[in-house]
Amino acid sequence: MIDVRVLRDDPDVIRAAQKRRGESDAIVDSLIGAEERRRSSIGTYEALRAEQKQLGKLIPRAEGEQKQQLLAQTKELSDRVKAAEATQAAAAAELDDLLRALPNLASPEAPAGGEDDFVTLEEVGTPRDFAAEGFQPRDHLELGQMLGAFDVERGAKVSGARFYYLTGVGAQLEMALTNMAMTRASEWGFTPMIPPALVKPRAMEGTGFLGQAADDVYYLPKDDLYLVGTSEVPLAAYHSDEILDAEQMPLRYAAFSPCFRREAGSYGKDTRGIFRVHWFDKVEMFIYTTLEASYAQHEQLLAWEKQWLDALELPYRVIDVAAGDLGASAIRKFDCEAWIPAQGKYREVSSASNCTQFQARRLDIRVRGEHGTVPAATLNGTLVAMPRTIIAILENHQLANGSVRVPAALRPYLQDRDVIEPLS
RNA sequence: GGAGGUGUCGCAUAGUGGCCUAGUGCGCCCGCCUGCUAAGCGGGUUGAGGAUGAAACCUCUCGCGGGUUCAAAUCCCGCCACCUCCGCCA
Repeated sequence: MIDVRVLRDDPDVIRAAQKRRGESDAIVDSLIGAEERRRSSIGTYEALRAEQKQLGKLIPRAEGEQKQQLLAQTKELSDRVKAAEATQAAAAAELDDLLRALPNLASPEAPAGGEDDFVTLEEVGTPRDFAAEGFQPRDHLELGQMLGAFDVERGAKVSGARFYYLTGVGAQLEMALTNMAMTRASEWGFTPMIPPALVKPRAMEGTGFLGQAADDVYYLPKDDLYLVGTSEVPLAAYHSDEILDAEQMPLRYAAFSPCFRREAGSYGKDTRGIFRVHWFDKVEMFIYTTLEASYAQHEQLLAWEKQWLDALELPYRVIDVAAGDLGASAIRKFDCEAWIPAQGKYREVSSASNCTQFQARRLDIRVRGEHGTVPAATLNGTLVAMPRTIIAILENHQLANGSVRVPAALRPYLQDRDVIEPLS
């Protein structure tokens, strides 16, 4: 949710941001109209209500005929107050609905356009030349089967397409990555968290996932609860309805949680292996700070993500995601894409978003500082999403015989093994 | 799942239809007093919105949402959270 004052003071900023996203700016005029109706209806209601309160004070002191007259007068006024209040509430709700439908204002620095209009900021590391090494790289599914790292057939048997079991060394890899990520994160000043993966509508709506992304979200109607697609949701809602102390900023949390995604509309896309799945585990970083500090925190978040991929010795590139592909909450987003040898391309493994005050306004999270109490800024970034990271490790560090070299930084978390071997 | 209880300002409490414009104590902030500290004295101390050049000012906020009434912290209904007990359960 954006600041209503921008509507009055500088609506062209909103129009420009909508255009960068490739979306219609017609909503801006609706917003302006709704905002005016809200203000005028508040004025009407409050004037009537003040009159009602004044008269009400006279009643207990009045006697006889005068009292009867006052009662008749206030009774009539009471109906008008009720009507004015209803009008005012409806106008406020209309404005709120429109405001919540509007995505965050895409940063002028975010490239304009859609999914393909990203800008590559840098490429780190060099993809291996398997031809020069004299063998054809296997893809992650083949490697996973040789190593006994996961089982997609039985995943489909038990839960359906896009489900899997992590098995043997695959399960161990997830635990190792989790422990390594949590260790790193706490060294960086993040509080480790294990949050609930089922949340109320407020949390899901407040983080901006019930807009265009709603089709991708699992919902349990019997309990009116949502399965989170990322622990960004319970972490953002963690401090909802709270006023935080500016001195304590930034607050940093790193959460391990399962993530559930319906993947609606992705039929036939990435169907092989465990690249695109309905459930996976992830360690997510989340930061509460002030708007002013958020830009630097965003860079810092990206720096940590890069440090993580460096530690895993994976080649990757960083892209500046285009405005149309930001999602509702972010003004700017950097994705890290690891090189996937069998696909011959870079694929997203992590993402860092600055949501500025968008989520905090919806969830009513404020920061009290020297210059008053203002909405907090929130940022989120992936530290490690399990299946894709496991894919990247297996494919990039594979050896000719199907073994996989364990990157040095991960070895302490994997029984000091330097290589994982095929089953037989 | 069943039965009962509780929910008021940062904390603790008072308040059972109209002088509640929510009192008091503690904590916190400012000032006075004071070798220093404490005590004492005086003042301030929820949040949101509207109005204004800025104020004064006005409205809302007693877990949340409805209702009754001229008038609701107070009465009624629904929901939520917490506590106690029973059942079930990892």
